[in-house]
Amino acid sequence: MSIGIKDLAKELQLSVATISKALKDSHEISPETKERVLKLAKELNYTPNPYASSLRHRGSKTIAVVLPEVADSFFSMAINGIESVAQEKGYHVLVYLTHEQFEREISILKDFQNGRVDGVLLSISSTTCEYNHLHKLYEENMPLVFFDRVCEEINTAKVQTDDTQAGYVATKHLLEKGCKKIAFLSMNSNLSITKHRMQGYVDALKEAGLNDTQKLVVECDSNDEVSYAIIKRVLEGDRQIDGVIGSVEKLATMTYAVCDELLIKIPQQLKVIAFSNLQIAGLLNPSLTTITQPAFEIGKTAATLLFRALEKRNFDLKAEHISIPSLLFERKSTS
Amino acid sequence: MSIGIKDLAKELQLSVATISKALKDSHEISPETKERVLKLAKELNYTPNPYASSLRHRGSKTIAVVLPEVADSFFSMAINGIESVAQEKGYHVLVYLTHEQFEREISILKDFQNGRVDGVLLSISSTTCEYNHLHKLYEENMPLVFFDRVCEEINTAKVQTDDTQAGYVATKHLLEKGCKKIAFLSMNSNLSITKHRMQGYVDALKEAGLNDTQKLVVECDSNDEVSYAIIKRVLEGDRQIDGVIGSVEKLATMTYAVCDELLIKIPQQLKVIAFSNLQIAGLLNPSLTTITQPAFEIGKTAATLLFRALEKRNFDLKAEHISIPSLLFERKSTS
DNA sequence: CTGAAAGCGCTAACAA
DNA sequence: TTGTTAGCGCTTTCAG
Repeated sequence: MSIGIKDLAKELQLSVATISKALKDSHEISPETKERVLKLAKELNYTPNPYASSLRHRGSKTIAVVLPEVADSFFSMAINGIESVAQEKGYHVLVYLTHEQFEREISILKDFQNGRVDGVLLSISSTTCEYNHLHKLYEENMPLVFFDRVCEEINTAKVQTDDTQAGYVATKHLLEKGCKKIAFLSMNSNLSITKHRMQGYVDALKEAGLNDTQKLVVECDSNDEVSYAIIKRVLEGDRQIDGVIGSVEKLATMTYAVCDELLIKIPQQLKVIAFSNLQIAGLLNPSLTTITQPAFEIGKTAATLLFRALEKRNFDLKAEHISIPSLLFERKSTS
Repeated sequence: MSIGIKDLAKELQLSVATISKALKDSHEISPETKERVLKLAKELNYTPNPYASSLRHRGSKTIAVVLPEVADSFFSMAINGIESVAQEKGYHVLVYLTHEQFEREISILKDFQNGRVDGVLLSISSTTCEYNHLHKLYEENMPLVFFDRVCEEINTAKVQTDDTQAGYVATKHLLEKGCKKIAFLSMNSNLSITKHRMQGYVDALKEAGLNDTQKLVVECDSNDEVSYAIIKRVLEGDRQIDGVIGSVEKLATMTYAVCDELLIKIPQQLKVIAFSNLQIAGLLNPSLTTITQPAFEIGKTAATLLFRALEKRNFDLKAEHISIPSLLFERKSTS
C-alpha cells in the first residue's frame, strides 16, 4: 500500500487536516509546520491519491480525446497539440479510438457520464449517422469541443478549417491545371468535412460552367480494401477522368497505389490533389500536391478552448467557432 | 450532479447496500429486486462513479502508455494495438508523450505513484540516460511492460523485435547490393534499439571482412533540424558513402530530403534502407526498402501481457521477453 | 434476502 | 494555528 496523508500525520504527530492544509500551502498553517510536512512528504515520496481528491471536489483533471483512428497524420499531429497543452495545464489525457465505428463511439461516450473526465475533445466517426449519444452528453453539461469533424447540430465549440473554401481551392487548382473531369473521392457524405469539401468542389465546378456530366463523386468506404476496389473500378472504368481529389489522406495514397497497379501516370494522365498532413508528401513519387490542415494547431486550439471552459465556469463554449485556414502546397502530382 | 446509487435507493425504498449488490448481480439478492434495480438503473441511465469504486477496491481500470512521440508510424500503430486490447478488456488508456525528453519522462512517471493507473506500457525516450525513475516505479510494484525501446536493467516484461538480427539483415542487404561504405544513422546510442541495430551493423561488416575505415556511425539528434544538418554535412563531406541505414523512420525520410537537396540519386549514387513502418514506403520516390516491425502486434502483445499480469496476481512479468520478427521489404531504394 | 455502518484517502466546515 | 468531524459514492462486512 502506498503512503498516504495519514502516515504523514502519524509520523509528525499532527492531524490529517493540518497535513492536508500544509500541503496546499494554506495560509492558516505556520511556516515551520509547513516546512516539516513538506520535508517529510518529499522524503517519503508522498503523492496524493488522485481518485480520493476527485471524489471530494468533483474534478478528475482528466480529459478524453475521441478519435476515429490514429494512423492518419492529421490525428497524430492533433494528439500532439492536445497533449502539449494538457501537460502544461496538469491534465491527463484519455485516448479512445472509434475506428470509424458508430457503435464504438456510443459505448465510449457512455463511459464519460459519471465524472471520469472533466471534458471531451471529439472528432466524430465517419459512420456516425445519428447524434443522440452526443446530445445526451451535451445535456449533461459535459464541456465538449469538436475538432475537425464536427457535429453541426450540437451547439458547442467547434475548431476546424474552412473546408468549403479548401474544397473550392483544391478543385480550382485542378481546373487551372487543365483538368476536365475531376473525381471527388468522398469518405462518407454525412461527415461535416466531406460535405463541405464536396460543396467547395461543386461550387468550383459550377463557377467554371461545368455541367453534371463532369461532376463525379465517388463514395468510398471506411474499410481500406473496399475503398481500394472502388477507386480501382472507377479509374479503370472511366479513362476520361483526369483529376482526383482525395478528401482524406488515405484515399489519396490509395489512388497512388491504384495508379501504380493500373500503370496510370501521375500527373500526365491523372492529376491528384489530397487533403493530407503527410510530412513526406514531397517525397512521394511523384510528390503529392496537398491541402494541408494546421493539425497541431487545431488540436492545440481545441484543447485550449476546453481548458478555458474548465477553468472559468462562465466561459461560453457555444460562442466559439474557430476556423483555422488550410494551405495549398503545390507539388508534382498536379503539374 | 449526476445520478448515484443513493438516488436509486431512495426511489426504490431500498438501502444502498442492496442496490450495490443487485447491480453486481450478487447471489444474495432476490431476482425480483434485481430486476427492479436494473430496470430503474437503465431508466435513469445510471453509471457508477469510477473514482469512488477505485477508491474502495484499489484499481482504476486504467493503464498508462508512455511514448516518445506519436508522429512516427511505429508508435501510431502500436497505440492502435494497445487500445484495441484495452477496449476489449474494459480498460481506459492514458497517453503521455515524452517528446524524447528525459525530464518529461521523469515527471510523467511521478504521476503514476498513487493509484492513478494499474499498469504502465513504456517505450523510453532517446534522451533518457539514467533509470532511477524506472527503478522507483518498479520497486513500487507497478506492473510494467516495455515495448520496442526497453530498459535492459529493469527486470520486467519486454516486447521487441530482434534488433541485432534486423540490423544485421539490413547491412547484409546493402552489402549484397554492392555497397562499400555504409553509414549507420543512429538516433541515440543509449537506446536499446539503436545499440542492437548498430551491433547487427557491426557484425555484418566484420563478417564481410571490412575494416574500421568502412564503418561509419553518424549520431543524429532528437531535434529534427539538427539531424537534417548532420546528415547533410555527412553526405556532402564524404562522397564515398554509397549506402545509408536509417535506424529510425525519421532519419530515412530526412535522408531522402537531403538527397533531394544535394541532387544525390537514390539508388544509383546512394542506397537507402530504413527501419520504418510507413505504409506508403512503396510510394516514395524511389520506393523505400524497409525493415518493418510488427508495430500493431508489438503493441497488442505488450498490452496483453500487462493485462494478464493485472488479472492474475501470480503472473510473472519478469519471465516474459517476447521477440517478434521484423521483415525486410526490398524496394527500389536499394536496387 | 435486506439493511446499517464502517471506511477507501482526501478536503473543508467548524471547533478549539 | 491546529484538530475534529462529516462526507464525496461506493463496497463490504456483519447483523437483522
